Amino acid sequence: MRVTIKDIAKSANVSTATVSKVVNNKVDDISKATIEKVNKVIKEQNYTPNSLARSMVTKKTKTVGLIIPDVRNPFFTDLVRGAEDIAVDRGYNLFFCNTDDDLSKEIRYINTLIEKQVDGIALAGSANRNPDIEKDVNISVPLVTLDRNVYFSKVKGIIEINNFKGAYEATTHLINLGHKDILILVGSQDLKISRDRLRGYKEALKDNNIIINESNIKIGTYDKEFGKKTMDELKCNSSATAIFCGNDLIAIGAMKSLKKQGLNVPEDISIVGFDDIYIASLLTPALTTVHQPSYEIGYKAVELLINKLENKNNVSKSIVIEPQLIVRESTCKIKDKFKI
Amino acid sequence: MRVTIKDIAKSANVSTATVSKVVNNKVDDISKATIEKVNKVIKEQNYTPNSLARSMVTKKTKTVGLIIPDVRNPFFTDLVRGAEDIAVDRGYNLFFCNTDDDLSKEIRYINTLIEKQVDGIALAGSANRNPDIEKDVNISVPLVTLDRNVYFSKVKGIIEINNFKGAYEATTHLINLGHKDILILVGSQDLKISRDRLRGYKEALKDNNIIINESNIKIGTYDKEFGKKTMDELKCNSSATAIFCGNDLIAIGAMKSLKKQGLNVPEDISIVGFDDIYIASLLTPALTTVHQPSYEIGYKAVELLINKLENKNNVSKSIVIEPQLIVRESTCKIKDKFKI
DNA sequence: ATAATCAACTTAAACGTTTTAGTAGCTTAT
DNA sequence: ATAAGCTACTAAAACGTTTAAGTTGATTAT
Repeated sequence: MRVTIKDIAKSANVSTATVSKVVNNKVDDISKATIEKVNKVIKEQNYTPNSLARSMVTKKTKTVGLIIPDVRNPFFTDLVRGAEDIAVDRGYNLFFCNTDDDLSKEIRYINTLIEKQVDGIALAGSANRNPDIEKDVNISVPLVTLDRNVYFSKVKGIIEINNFKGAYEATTHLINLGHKDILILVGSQDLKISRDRLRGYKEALKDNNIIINESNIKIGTYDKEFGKKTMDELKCNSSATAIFCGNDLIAIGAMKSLKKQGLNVPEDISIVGFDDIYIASLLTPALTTVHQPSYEIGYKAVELLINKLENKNNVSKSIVIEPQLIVRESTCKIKDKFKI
Repeated sequence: MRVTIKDIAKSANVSTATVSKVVNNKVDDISKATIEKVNKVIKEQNYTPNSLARSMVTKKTKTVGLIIPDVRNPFFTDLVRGAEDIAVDRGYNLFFCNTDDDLSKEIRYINTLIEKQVDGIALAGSANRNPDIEKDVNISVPLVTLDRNVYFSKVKGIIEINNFKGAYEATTHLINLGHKDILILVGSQDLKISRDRLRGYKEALKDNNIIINESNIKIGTYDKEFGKKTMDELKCNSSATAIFCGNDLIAIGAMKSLKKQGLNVPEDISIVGFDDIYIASLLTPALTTVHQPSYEIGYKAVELLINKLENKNNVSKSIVIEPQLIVRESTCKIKDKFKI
């Protein structure tokens, strides 16, 4: 049997109320002698409070859920660290959930979190959304979304980066290097980030009077498998001289395929990624990419959530973070023979 | 106000006991009509059980804690996925904690987990252990360790890989390629994995009649910074023709430094890593390394833990997994000019 | 006709806390 | 001498479940 507050009360010859006050440092009311006596017994008997029982009465668990689609993507693990750091800082714990980009898993997790009475949820949604199903999910706690949008009705805050701008700058960078025939490999259009990145790409082309070639647009998943598979299939069937990838993992997959095909990056084909995960700078060639402050995104999202929970005034509803193009070695001027 | 079992009971004109039985499918006792009636009200009012209250009486939370030292290391994120998969499969949830290799954070997490009444803990300890402090930590739930050892007294099970063998084979591979002057960059000797890897290295040298050069042994941390810093400092001061790295991140850092120094891997210097994280095969050159089944390690550890919790008989106390050397491009025969 | 069995419930205690309102006994003010 | 005001406590309800034990009314057995 675990030792409870009653055991302590009995041993110390006080009431449970007194013990509770000592444990929670609400001791205006308690004499020094009693505090010491109680603390001594607590130590002797190795008492640890049962936070379930506490939460039952306080109606707070000091716990928030964090749901992300892919732990294996360094973008999200950095985000997790940011989220964790601010949570601990503010006296909260994180219930961490990984959905593997599966909406049904996401919904199952949300329900579990709510049953476990988390105070709030920070959610980076899985890739394939379904408004019909999502509308049915009853979210009874404050929710902030980060990175990825959802259709749940109870959203209290949104952290996102300016994906349009990131994609526009990445594409413009390629255009400035002389590229006109540019592939884009981007994720599910259920996601606003994907739509924004595609829009940025299109807008950049348009602003430079380049006609958009619909067959240059490839929609898939945000993993290296998509990048590899797409480039494997394309082979000689594309005249593209550059690729804009929806994230770095896609870029890594594409590079792997190109290498196997004997094509050199960037001499034969330029590649830009998105995210700037730490591997990006370690690759050969080092990847040109759009930097996102992933740690900060996680940090700010959970900070916003906790502020909402604690009713801090002046809490903004939405935060937009600006991305930044990092030029490395995977992009270069188009070769003469390709010039039109 | 959240809707509770009492609300449902009242609306359905039954007792809370009946509702509870319906919710938990213990319906031998309940008529079909009642079941339907109750379920209808539950749906109408969007009732979700409060698992805190449930856990109060059942004394089970169906939750286990998983503590790892470094989310950014793909080895551990894969491990997390394995742990998560089996946990969900068995009807458990994972409380995920990242210690950033900080023992005090680890201990804080353990205490929080216990306060939150997790049923058990799976722990990959942080790198720097301290028996004096650890002995004082009162762990009142079953604990299994994975990958890394700890001094806590309550350990119920251990999952580890045969680190000695992995290191022995990696070193032997280098020796077979003609290398005699081999650096080792390995983690804190507080960890059994580090001691075993160093032992494997030494034993391999000994078995091949190569004298151990103590200045070739570098002890540090399991991250790329250690690899980079060590090789930066060493520069021309080492005659080594090969490096055995305690893990892949160290190897990545070392490769980065060598590249900056203008040294080619493997022509000028061969490198072997440990873990076989997914980046290993993406690097140029692709990294020769010792494969660990990280997903499986996480999976087996949590499986063992849950089996302990549920008192399955025939539960083994300890599982040892065999590693496997994967030869890629970062190692090659020693150049003639180096031959002694 | 009565006892025994059974189906379908209900009652109420228990889990381990927190917290509001109350109280006992002292000290001080008038 | 009494009221008022402190100080340092305690009593007990409440949080939302589960579950062992009990109850009721109908059916069956003797």
